[in-house]
Amino acid sequence: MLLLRPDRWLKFEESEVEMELPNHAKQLLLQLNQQRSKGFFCDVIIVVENALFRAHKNILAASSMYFKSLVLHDNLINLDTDMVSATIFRQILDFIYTGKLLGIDQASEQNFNALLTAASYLQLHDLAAFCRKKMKRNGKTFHGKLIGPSPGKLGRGHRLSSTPIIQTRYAASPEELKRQQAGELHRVDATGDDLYMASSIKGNSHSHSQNSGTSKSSNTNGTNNSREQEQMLGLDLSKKSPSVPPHMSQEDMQLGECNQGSPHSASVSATNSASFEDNTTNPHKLENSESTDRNDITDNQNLADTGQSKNFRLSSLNTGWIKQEKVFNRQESANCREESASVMNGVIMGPLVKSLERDSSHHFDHTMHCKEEVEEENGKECSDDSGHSEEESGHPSSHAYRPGQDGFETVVYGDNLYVCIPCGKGFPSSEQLNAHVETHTEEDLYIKDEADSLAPQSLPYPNDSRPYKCSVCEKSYRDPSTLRQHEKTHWLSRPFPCNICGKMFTQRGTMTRHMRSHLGLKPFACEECGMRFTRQYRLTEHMRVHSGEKPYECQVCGGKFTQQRNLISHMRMHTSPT
DNA sequence: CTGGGGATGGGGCCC
DNA sequence: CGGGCCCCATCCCCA
Repeated sequence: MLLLRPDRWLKFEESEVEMELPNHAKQLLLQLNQQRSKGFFCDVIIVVENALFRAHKNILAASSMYFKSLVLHDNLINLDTDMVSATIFRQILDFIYTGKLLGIDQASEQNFNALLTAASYLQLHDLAAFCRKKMKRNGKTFHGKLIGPSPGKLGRGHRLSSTPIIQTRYAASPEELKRQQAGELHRVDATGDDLYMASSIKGNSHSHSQNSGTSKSSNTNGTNNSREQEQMLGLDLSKKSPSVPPHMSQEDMQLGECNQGSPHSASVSATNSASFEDNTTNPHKLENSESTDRNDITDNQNLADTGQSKNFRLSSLNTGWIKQEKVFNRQESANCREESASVMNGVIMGPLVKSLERDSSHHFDHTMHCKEEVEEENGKECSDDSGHSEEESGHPSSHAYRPGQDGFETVVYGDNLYVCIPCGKGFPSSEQLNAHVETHTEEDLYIKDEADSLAPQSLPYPNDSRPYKCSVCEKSYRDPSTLRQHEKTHWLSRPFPCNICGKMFTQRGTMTRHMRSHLGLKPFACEECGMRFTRQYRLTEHMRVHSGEKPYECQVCGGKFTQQRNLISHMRMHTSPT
């Protein structure tokens, strides 16, 4: 619905009479709030505790300088849960969009305390003032934290890049953790529940979820919806754009960071004040133009929606695992312990594959494609929930583990399907295995630390530039921590799971990077074309497209390339007979 | 249709 | 923990 129809504009111009639509601001806000509730045009996700809220950057930026600085580059914002809870933030977001405080317990001192804390933190000065006033009127005192965003929280991001750092504080409940460890996370929720976002809280449907359709990655399309998704993002996924954008100076950024107590900009003030004063209810509903919106949303889903899609589906985890198995099958160079890791992974993840196959194959062609390939390669189908992973990895016995030539012994699982790779112990449940693995890891790390502390004296080759040699393979390293990092790739399975898709990683950094791709976080922007990348290095590579620089030259034919990897791929053409 | 090159995405790994 | 680089894979374009 158009709030201002063209014919009305015409009338205004013809008559040259100044007119003001009395309900214009209210209607606009109503429309925006309705769009928010449906997820339309939402371009930012705010993570608070275990809840995700979708919103519009413009609205947030107009509401507070703090939000303005946060949404500048990032599509995913994590708020400090010390300062604001999910419940409070829901009220605050409603307030921002409606100018009304809904569902607030007027008599609750705690509620106002929390609201005031959050409002101060988020630099919603009008709301903070209102809370203070209300508390004063009730004769209450403030017991919360009356500070803005702590410099420590913002400092790093600002210092390095002028982009606010994103705080992530995911604390899964013990039950959730238990379930996560037990692998229940990976079950596909066929009910289609959406993420716990503001809109879904309000009972609106997101069933019209749109995938970007442009991404090659199934990860970014795939989204799950199980409740367990609420506890994803256990890390700070934020990244920094390489430079301050032209429209935002360092001073601007500093302002966003430092003006906690200072008067904010006119626009912010106006928005807050206007909406706050205009708090009369408007019972009538706006006409719903869903069909239009649905069309629009396809074109208007922006970066946030490509990766931070409405429904995070877990199914891509299957892709990851299957892919890993596939890689394993293909790569002869994979060493024995990597193989064992695959076996273990397969055991744990096994039931999931079936579940996914049953529940969500239509969502993920790529997933199933990979699975089919694996099954084809293995020449047999999974027969049960426990044994197929061994089959996938080529082991003949469903419960036997036969790693290979590097000293590992055969382990018979028996009823203990969940096997610790480092020590070979079997456990009847994933919880027990996980509990064991954690202890095991710590123990081993402790031993390693001790060994490291002794290492310099006991090194056989003290003058070697890479004195720290891997006990499993021939690799050596300059420092013990790198060796330890490397050795983990041998004896540990992948301890860092992606909480979105379940894929496991050897290094936390890799997992964090991976999660960025899920969420569409591309902090590195090309100033020439605006294209964004998940990694700085990619941007550097990309910039050569604009500069025309081709630093990589083929020594055979003299061909020049912008990227080293393309030179390498080119060299294969020279070396391979095909 | 095919092969080569350009460009990009993702994971592993070392520093 | 981030940066950087390597590798593999893929898509797209073009000759």
